Amino acid sequence: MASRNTINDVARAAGVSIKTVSRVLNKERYVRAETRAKVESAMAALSFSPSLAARSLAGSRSHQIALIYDNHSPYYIHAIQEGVWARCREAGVRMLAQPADVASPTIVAEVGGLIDETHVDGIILSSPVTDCAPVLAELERRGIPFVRISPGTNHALTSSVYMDDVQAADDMTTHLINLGHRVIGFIVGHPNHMASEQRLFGYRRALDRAGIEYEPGLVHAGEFDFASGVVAAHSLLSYPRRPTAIFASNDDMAAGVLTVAHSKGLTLPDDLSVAGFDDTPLAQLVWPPLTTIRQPTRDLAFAAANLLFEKVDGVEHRRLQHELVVRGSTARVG
Amino acid sequence: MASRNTINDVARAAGVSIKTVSRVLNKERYVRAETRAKVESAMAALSFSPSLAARSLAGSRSHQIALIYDNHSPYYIHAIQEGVWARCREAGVRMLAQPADVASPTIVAEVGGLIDETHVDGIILSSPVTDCAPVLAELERRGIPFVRISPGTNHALTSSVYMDDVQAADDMTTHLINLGHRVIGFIVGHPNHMASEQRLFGYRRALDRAGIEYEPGLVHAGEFDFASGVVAAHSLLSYPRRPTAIFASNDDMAAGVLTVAHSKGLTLPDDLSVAGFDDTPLAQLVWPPLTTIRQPTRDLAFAAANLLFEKVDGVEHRRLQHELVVRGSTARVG
DNA sequence: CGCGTATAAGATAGCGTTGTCATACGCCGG
DNA sequence: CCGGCGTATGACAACGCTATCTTATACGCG
Repeated sequence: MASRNTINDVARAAGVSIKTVSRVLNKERYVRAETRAKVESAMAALSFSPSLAARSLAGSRSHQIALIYDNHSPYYIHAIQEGVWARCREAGVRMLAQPADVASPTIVAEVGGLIDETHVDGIILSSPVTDCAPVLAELERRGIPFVRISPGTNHALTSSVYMDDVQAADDMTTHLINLGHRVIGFIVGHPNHMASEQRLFGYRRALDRAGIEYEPGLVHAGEFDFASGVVAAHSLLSYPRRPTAIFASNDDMAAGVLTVAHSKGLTLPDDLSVAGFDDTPLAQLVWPPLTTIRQPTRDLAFAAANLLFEKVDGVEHRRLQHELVVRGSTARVG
Repeated sequence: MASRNTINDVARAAGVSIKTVSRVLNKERYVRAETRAKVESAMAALSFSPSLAARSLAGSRSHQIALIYDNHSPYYIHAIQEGVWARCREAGVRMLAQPADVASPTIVAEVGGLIDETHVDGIILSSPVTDCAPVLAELERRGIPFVRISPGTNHALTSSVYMDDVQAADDMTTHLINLGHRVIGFIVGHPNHMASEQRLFGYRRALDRAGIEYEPGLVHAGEFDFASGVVAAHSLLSYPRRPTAIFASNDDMAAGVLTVAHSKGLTLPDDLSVAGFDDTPLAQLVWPPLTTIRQPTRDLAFAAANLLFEKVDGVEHRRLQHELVVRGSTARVG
C-alpha cells in the first residue's frame, strides 16, 4: 500500500523535472543552490531512497561492490568485512559479502555470475582468493576494477593493500632472539596462503642475521587452525633439540601450542615462550596472553575499499604498518 | 567489451521469444519440455546470468534478502552468515549482510532505506535487532516478510527460530550441581540481549529445584565480552562465600574467568570449575577446554532462511535443540 | 549589438527483465 | 462441424532511474 516513493514523486513535490532530481541525487553540476535545496527537502519529506535496481539498470554504476573471501578465521573475515563496510557506508555504496571456495572448479563461473547478476562496480579480494589465478584472469578479462588485500603473488599486475609479512616475522623472531632464545620452533601456515611462505622467510632471515643456523627439524607444517597447532606442538616438543620458544604463524595455532604446553604441565612462559601472529581477539583470551604481531586487518580492508573508490589509473599499492605486541607468553630464556 | 549476454541473446540463439526465456528462467508452467531444453542449452552456451537489477525492477521479486545484525561476536555472526548464506545459495537468492546499530537513533531510517534501495524480498534479524521495537514496527508497517533468530520478546507476533535458553542454562547448572557444587557463581550477559535474562532464569530454576538458595552476591553483571568476564571473575573470586564453580553466560566471558583463575595460580578444574555457553570455537582453544552449551547457531540461521522462503501464512516458530558439551573445565568439587 | 559560451533545466529514449494481454493450436463434447 | 477450454507462445508496455540531446537564460567580448 504505502508504495515506495519514486523520483517522480520527488520531482512533483519539488516542482522540477525528474532529471533535476537525478542531478541532485548524483551530485552533478549545473543545479542552482536554491533548486538543490528545494529538491533535497522534498527528498527528505518523502524519505526517498532511490531504487538501486533502476539506477544500475539505467546507468553505468550499480553503487554496489563485492567482497569475495574464502577464509575460515571468523576474526579475520569479521575485521575485513567491518573495514570494507565502513568505507562503503561513507561512499553510499552497498557491500555484497560473497563467500567462495578457491578449491571449487566452479569458482570462476560463480564470480562471473555474481558480476553479471549484480553489475557490481568493483571487487575486493581477500586471501586466499587473492592468489587464485583463474579468478584474477577472469576479472582482468572483464576489465572490472578490483583490489587485493594482502596478495602473495603478481604484485606488479594489480592494485593491492598489504603489510610486510616478511619484516613482521623477522621482527618477532628477533624479539625471541633478543630474549636469549637460540632454539626456536616455527609453525608454518596453510600452504594455500602466500603469507605462510613470507612469514617463514622472515623467520629464516632473522636467524641468519643473528648467525643462528637454520634447522629444518624445528620447522613444522600447519594449516592456520588450532588443531594443526596442537599437532605441530606435540611434534616440536618431542624433537631432540627441544625448542625454548615456538613461533606460530598465527594466533590460532599458537593457542594450540599453549594447550599442549599446559597439558604437559609446562609453566608458561618460563618453560616455553610462545608467539603468535595477527593479534586476533583470541590472543588476549588465552593464558598467558599472546605476544603477537598486530596485523591492521580492518585498516587494510578500509584502505582496499578506498583504493577501489579512488579509481586510480593503473596499479597502485598501499602498505600498512604492522606492530609487535609483547604480552605475557614470551619471556627471557630460562 | 564482451558486453554481458541478455535475455534477447538467449532468445535469438534458441529461436524463441524473450518471454519464453523468462518463463524458463522462472520455472513457469506452459513451456514444452522440448522448448525448455532448447532454451536451457542456449543459456548454458552463452553462460547467461540474468540481471538482478532488471528482474527486480520489472518483477515483484528481487531475489535478494537481507540479514541484519548488530552483534560483536565474530564467531556468532560468522555462523549466522554461513547458515543464511547456505540456504540462499540453494534458493538462488543473494544475501545482503547488513550491520546495524540498535542504539542508533537512525536505525529505522537505515532499515527503511535498505528496503527501498534494494527491494529485498525478506529480512532476517539476529539478536539484538530482533528485539528492537521500532524496527519491528517499521517492518510490520511495510508488510515485508521477516524472520527473527532467537528473539527474546513478542514471540506471538512474528515468525522465529530459536533454542530454549532457559532449559540450556538449567541443564548446565544441573550439571554443576550433579558434580557436587553448591556455591555456583553466575555471570549475566549483555543487558541488550534477551537471552541474558533467560539464561539467568534457567540458572535460578535449577538451583530452586535442587533446593539451593539463590544468593544475589554470586551473580555478577557482564556484557558478553572477555573484559567483563575478567571483571566479574575478580569480583566473584573475592566474594566471602567463594564459589567452587562459575557459570558464564557465554564462552568469551568464561575465557575471562579462566585467565583470572590462571593469574591467581588456581589449578583448573580442581580449584574451580568453569562453564561457558555457545560452544564457539574459542571453547576448544582455551585451557582447559570449556564445558559449554552447544548452540546450533548455523542451523538456526539456515532454518530462519528456510522459513522465510517457505512464505508460510501467519506466524510460525521452529525450535532447535541445544546440547550440553562436557569438556575439561568442569570437575567434581574438590 | 550580435554571437559564442557557460550555466541551468527539461524531454525523451532506453537499460533488461516481468506482467498482461493477445493469439494459435489441438482436443473434447454436443 | 462448431464452440469452448487447456496449453503453449508471442507482442508489447512498464518498472524507476540515467544518458543524451535539446532548449532557455545569463554573461562577456569584439
